[in-house]
Amino acid sequence: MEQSRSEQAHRTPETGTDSGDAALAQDTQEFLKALGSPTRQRIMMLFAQGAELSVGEIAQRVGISQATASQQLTLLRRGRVVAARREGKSVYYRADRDGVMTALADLQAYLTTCC
Amino acid sequence: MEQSRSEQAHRTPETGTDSGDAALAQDTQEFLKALGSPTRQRIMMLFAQGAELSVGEIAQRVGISQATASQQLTLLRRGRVVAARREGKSVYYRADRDGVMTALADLQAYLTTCC
DNA sequence: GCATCGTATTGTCATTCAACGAAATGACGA
DNA sequence: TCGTCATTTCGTTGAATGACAATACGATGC
Repeated sequence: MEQSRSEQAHRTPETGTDSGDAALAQDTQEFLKALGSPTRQRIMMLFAQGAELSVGEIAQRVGISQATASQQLTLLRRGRVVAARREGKSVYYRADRDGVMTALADLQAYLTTCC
Repeated sequence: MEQSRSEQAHRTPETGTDSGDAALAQDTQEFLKALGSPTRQRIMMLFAQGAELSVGEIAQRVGISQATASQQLTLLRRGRVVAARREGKSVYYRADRDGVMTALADLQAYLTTCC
């Protein structure tokens, strides 16, 4: 499930090699995209108070196919909004508090810059 | 330019008539969508330190057509990320500090709920 | 009124995205 | 090893999005 992929590109600071334009970090862009979809927002609401759910459970509760759920969860993972843990055959997803808080801080920094 | 439209639907609380699912407010969804686009992010960067620009200037600096700029600015306005002011024939856009800060607070509240 | 300039809207096209079913991968137990 | 179950990946389809040119709107000046 290439967890390493999201780990590898861990942190790109706002102030890159760019010509001082201070573009939004790639990670934060993914974060915005991740949350910018009604379906994914509905998924997120399942994770209230630290709940952990398998892909199948998520698919069922949200009312989408397992395949679609898996895809959307991949996007949420890319946005560092959820984290995954494998236990036996199942993969359990949960909210990634740290990732969310980091992304939120990045976003705030960006908005403070441009506003 | 239907400024009234964005004024009308002003504030939808997280806790709507929904069955306790606490969905993300419509306004905050628009906010996320507004910022979730590279082009619109590039536009936003033009408004650093309170700069005010006309549609034509924005189009030129970002390198898009005037029509596209107008469209994207409409989306940014919907997300309450920018505000517009008419002066003569020109419409000057600027960052909407208050709108941004409100949206950010809403987002944070949502994320605190679901995470 | 009429022409002009800047902006907004409309129509169209290409690209992207969300969703599905079907097939491939991975993990576990017999 | 083989079969089964959960997840992921693949291929496709319809809807949404981003871009443009062309046109319409609105304000100003003659």
